Amino acid sequence: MSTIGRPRAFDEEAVLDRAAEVFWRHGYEGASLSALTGAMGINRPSLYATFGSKQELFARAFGRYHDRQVSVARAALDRPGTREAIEAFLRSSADGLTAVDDHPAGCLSVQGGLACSPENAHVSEVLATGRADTEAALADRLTRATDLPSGVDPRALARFVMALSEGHAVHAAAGATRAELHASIDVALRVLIPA
Amino acid sequence: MSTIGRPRAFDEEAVLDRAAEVFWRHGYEGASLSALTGAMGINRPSLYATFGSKQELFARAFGRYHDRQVSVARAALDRPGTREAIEAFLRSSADGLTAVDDHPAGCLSVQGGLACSPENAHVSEVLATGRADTEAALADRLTRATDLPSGVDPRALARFVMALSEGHAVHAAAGATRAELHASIDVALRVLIPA
DNA sequence: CACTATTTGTACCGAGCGGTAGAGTGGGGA
DNA sequence: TCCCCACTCTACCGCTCGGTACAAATAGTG
Repeated sequence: MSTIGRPRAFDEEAVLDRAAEVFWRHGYEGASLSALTGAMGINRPSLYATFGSKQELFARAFGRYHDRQVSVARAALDRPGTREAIEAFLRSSADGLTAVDDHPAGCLSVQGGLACSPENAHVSEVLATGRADTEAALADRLTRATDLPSGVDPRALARFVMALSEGHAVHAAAGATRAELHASIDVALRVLIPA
Repeated sequence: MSTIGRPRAFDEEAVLDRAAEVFWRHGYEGASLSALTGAMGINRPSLYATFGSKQELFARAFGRYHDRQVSVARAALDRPGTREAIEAFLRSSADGLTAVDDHPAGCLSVQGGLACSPENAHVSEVLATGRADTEAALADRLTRATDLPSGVDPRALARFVMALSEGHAVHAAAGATRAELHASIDVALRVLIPA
């Protein structure tokens, strides 16, 4: 693993996070290469030599984003009580949706590109796979639960929780505040699976 | 209102619906003028003479889509019981999210362009305003309700219902079936505002 | 010190974008 | 009948897109 030749002047994972932020803010098709290279602090040939193409860059950047999101979800779902696990999942997700100084509002998995031109359809699929992945983790947790009210289909419950969270992502993209999202969660929890 | 000169060879509202379908399927930025004119069956100069610009075309097409959506929502919200009104709202929305032969899956208000390049930011705003409009109608209905459980904030409940519906739109865009969406609604209703 | 391997920077490519000019077309009005 | 005028159509505009060729720069290796 010796480093022969001129060394790279940037950190690969750091620039991926910068790229993710641009995709997050403008969507895949709205993120131009100029905007990307500008934010990443590198120029096009470096980008292409390292990542191959815009789509591959997106896949890598989204991969990092998604891994972080899944690990947050897993931490929430590790709670012993199912109701508490769902609440933690929803609240930690909502917190991640609020814009802070170092990332935009909303969720890259949703606003990255729900609908794309035909030649970028793969991007929508990557995002959908990521969301399905998170929902599967949730469904897995709920399927193993022993404290669900009888008659509740754990897969349907997972879909419900995931849909609510994705809806919050849509709201957050439009500027909803953290307090507003948590109030919506309050409503859901107040009556959902009463403890 | 005399018609002097060569008459138009297309119906303005009909081609707006065709345009809406393209925006719906590919998003604002993914919908090229070639795809639009192809689907609308007219050519560029006709499009520009009639609608002015791509953004104005989008605004007009979305306006029609949104009016229909609001009228469906209003019909649901006219039910006397609040729980029934919410259920009808969610179920009729879900039905509109399922792809049928004459329109794509999902919701134009969501997949039209949650995130856009800076020069198209107006599109995201138009969509967000449309969604906020629907939520306001819902909140209005709930604020007037006399049969809500005590302590439930009607605005938060409206946001919750709207978020769930938008989450279903995200699921539908990824191919969720009508049955899956309705199962999620079953979960929500089973425990929400018990009658 | 060359020599080699790799990255960087500039400057560019063809293609497709949104948008338009201008000639041709066809139906109402006098 | 013949003009008028809005509409249609082909062909094109400048621009930006995603992507790349090529030379200068910078490190390890002998």
